[in-house]
Amino acid sequence: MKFLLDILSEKTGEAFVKAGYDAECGRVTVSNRPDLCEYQCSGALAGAKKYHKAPLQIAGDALENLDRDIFSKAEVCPPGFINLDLSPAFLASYVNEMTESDCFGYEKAAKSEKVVVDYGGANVAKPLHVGHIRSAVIGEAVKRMLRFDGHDVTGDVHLGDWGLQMGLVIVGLKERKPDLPYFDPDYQGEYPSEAPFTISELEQIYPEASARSKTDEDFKKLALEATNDLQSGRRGYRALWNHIMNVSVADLKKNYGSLNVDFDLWKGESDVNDIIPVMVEELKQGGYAHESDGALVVDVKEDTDTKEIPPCMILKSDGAALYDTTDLATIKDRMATINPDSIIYVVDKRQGLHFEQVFRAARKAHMVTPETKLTFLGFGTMNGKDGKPFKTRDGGVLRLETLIADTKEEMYKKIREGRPVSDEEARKISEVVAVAALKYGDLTNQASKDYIFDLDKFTSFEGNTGPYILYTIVRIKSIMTRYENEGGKDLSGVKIMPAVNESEKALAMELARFAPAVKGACAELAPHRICGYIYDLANAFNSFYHETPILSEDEDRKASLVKLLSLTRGVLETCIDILGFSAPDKM
RNA sequence: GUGUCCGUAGCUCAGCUGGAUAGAGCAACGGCCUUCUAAGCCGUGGGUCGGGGGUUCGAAUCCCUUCGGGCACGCCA
Repeated sequence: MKFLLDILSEKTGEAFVKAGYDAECGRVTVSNRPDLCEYQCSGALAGAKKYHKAPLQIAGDALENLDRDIFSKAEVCPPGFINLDLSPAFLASYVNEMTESDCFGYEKAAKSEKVVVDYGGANVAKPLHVGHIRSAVIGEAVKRMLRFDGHDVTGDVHLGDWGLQMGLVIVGLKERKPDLPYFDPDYQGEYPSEAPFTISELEQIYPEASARSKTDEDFKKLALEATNDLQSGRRGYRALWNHIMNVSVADLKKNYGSLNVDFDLWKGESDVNDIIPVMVEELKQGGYAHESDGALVVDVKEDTDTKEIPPCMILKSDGAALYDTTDLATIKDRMATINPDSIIYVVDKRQGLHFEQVFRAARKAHMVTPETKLTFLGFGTMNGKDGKPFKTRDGGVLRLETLIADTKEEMYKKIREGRPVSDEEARKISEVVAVAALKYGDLTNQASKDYIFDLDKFTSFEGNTGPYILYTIVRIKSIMTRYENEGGKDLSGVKIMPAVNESEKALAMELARFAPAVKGACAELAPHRICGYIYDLANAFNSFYHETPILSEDEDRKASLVKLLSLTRGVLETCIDILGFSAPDKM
């Protein structure tokens, strides 16, 4: 389906053309003066200079030529606006078409692209903390948005599973359980299939070992050695690494799962270990990489730069790889295995320069095609009420698991206070609502900006919050259930009738904004635009709801209104699904 | 120092491919439940859009400048 605004713009554009002006003058937007009109066209003002005529005159000329069949009002307003109201019948036909179309009339992208979304950024053997929430939540929304737009999207968690942290865990474990066969270089037998540790042990071992490595040089040396042994294939360490991966990934899946976040690929840095030597050789052979201060680097400066861009470092002076290397090798790997048209990195915005370097190096070395899009979608920090990065009361790093649990607890409390529900039901509802509260609270902010996390605000049922959106959906569900229980007629053949009052019309107008809102969000990779849209839609519904006793209307109108509700519900549920959360049946 | 992002109501944020009187929410105050979930709706008060210049018929929006803040700037990731 065409966007409603495009249909209107075409109509007015034709009028401008008939009057001898450019069709572009006919562009219609939603009115910013709802007291005056529903839609406006300010093209006559823009055209005044070009045509050396008074805007009022131009607008008048256009108006004389306007086909008014879809407008209930069209008038010129000084200094040269054309104010438009839509005919309720036309608007009704538009929303009816939405109900009959796939995806409510949303047209998928003309060309379906292969897209990789790199998000999550979890490290193996380390628990997820608040710093991981934005990547997970925004990345998941971006993935779903682009899928909805018709693209072939792969979400990759890109684990940090190959660095010094792994050596630290190995050495740490050896201290605790030195007799395990993994540490015996002469051991020839099969290793146990059970991991010799639990996730909680793992989560103790890593921070202990990490802290110790900072003060104990010998210990750090052992860890570096272990890392090296692991990477060069020592049998026992590889077996141990597999255990660490299995235990850790299972736990990560659980935690991401509780946020309704899931990945198609659980690849990581380790997966490119083997192609790094090849890549380094190619970079040298191709003349892209050269030595600088003992390190191997690729220059990525460009003449147009207004700032100094340091080179992309491929190998440290001790010969070891670093994060430029693995990210570059990952691009190579993705081109070989997936061959995407586009790779989107949902990463902390502080890594912007790093990715700029990597992207430039990849292009320079022809590791991607000139058409391959490499996009850095940097997000800001989640701060506490003091405006500083979110910390626990005693200044520590807050685990994501704890944050989620706290949010559920707060949600549970509010649900118990608000309604007489059983303990069990309140628990169940709070699970669902808490995820929405957390995710909507994050997504409603522009990704690139820092935002302040306020548990009380996010879990509130009032204002622009997840719970408010869910409450709106639940209200609609409740009416629809009642309609069915009262023997309301089947909706499949029912048409939405033209709106009879302002709030009903306003709701239909908001529904018509669905496609452009989602399309705009996709184009800008901006989930917050979908949040903004559903908040407007929820408001429009609640106003309408307030003044329309839906189930008390006569049979035909009742059916028509319930059909309108059904569309509203469908659009809201589709949008929250794109954002990555869902609504309960009751709350 | 260089680069980059940000500065909009008491607070948290929209709006930024230029359009009419700059919008929400929270907080404050005042209304509305014998009828579909009042976790709602309606209303009131609250702004030199950091400051200054410029472009334009028109600037929160574009350009320049200045102040304030965040962040990043070669061997951690």
